[in-house]
Amino acid sequence: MRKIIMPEWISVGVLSERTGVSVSALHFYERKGLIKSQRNASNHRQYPKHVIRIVSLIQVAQRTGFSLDDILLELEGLPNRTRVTLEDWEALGSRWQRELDKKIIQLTELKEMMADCIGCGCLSLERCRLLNPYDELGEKGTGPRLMTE
Amino acid sequence: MRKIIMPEWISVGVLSERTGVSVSALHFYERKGLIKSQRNASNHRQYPKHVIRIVSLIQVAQRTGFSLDDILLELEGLPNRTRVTLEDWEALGSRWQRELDKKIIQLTELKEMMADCIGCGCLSLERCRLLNPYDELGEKGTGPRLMTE
DNA sequence: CTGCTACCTAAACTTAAGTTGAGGTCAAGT
DNA sequence: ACTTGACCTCAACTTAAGTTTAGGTAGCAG
Repeated sequence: MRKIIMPEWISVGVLSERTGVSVSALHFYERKGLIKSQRNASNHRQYPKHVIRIVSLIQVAQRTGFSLDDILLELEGLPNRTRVTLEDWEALGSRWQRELDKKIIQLTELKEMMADCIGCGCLSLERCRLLNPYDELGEKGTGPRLMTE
Repeated sequence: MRKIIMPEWISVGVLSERTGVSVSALHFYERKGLIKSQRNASNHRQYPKHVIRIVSLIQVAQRTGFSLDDILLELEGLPNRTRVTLEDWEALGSRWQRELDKKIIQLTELKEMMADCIGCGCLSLERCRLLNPYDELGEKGTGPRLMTE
């Protein structure tokens, strides 16, 4: 099988168009070390085309809730930064899915707790398990009271 | 039925203990207009006890994903700011649950898209519906290619 | 009187993820 | 020759939700 020589270079403007990420954000990613470029004779950034992929991974990871610092660590963990393989993608994908699962579970629990609390009718917001997780039940014994003014 | 005279005043330290919210954050909430206090002879803040409830509502709303500005609007929308009634609580609760539902749906969709994309095996990150939502398929016709170097 | 604790104010600092602005280069089009 | 458009750098600004710091007061305990 013949090797396909990849690096076809694109400008920052094209990278921006292709990914929907602003030029200033791309500069920012580069300062952070998330992506890398070469310069042409006019000192313009030239990105190998696969950087589109990396920027896209960054977008998805952000939507999943990772910070750019987290993402930098993930990317640094890739065996070969310059080539994102199917295996890399699968590994990242399942890690991110686990994160998503966690978030979904958290939100679902929060919603259930909210339903309980709304449903209980006691208006005991001070004792509801949804609220005051830190409140050591400061005033044991007085209990919730109905507020009539 | 006799009226129970509520306003039993608590200090900012007690409010902090009872809610788990730092004193500096409570000052900050007050500057934002989320909570209000009176001062005693020593210029110390005195909060009516029901402010515990309001701070607790703020916590839940934040966990639900609302910003303090959003929350301020919600609280300003309450018919009587100084008394959070069962009706208020139910109304806020169901509004917040709808927000939670939206978030849960979004995350679930993201997860499904991720599964599709991982599963498809084509490594066509540039065309995957998960990625490049803005990419107008810049280079129609060339299609995904396997990267062998 | 001294010290301690809880409180007060105002202003500056923090982090994240960029955006905005000023001033400058370079190549192409008219 | 001039202008336009895409790019460059560096520094300052933005927002959110607070935290930190510095300096000051008030009341109580010993």
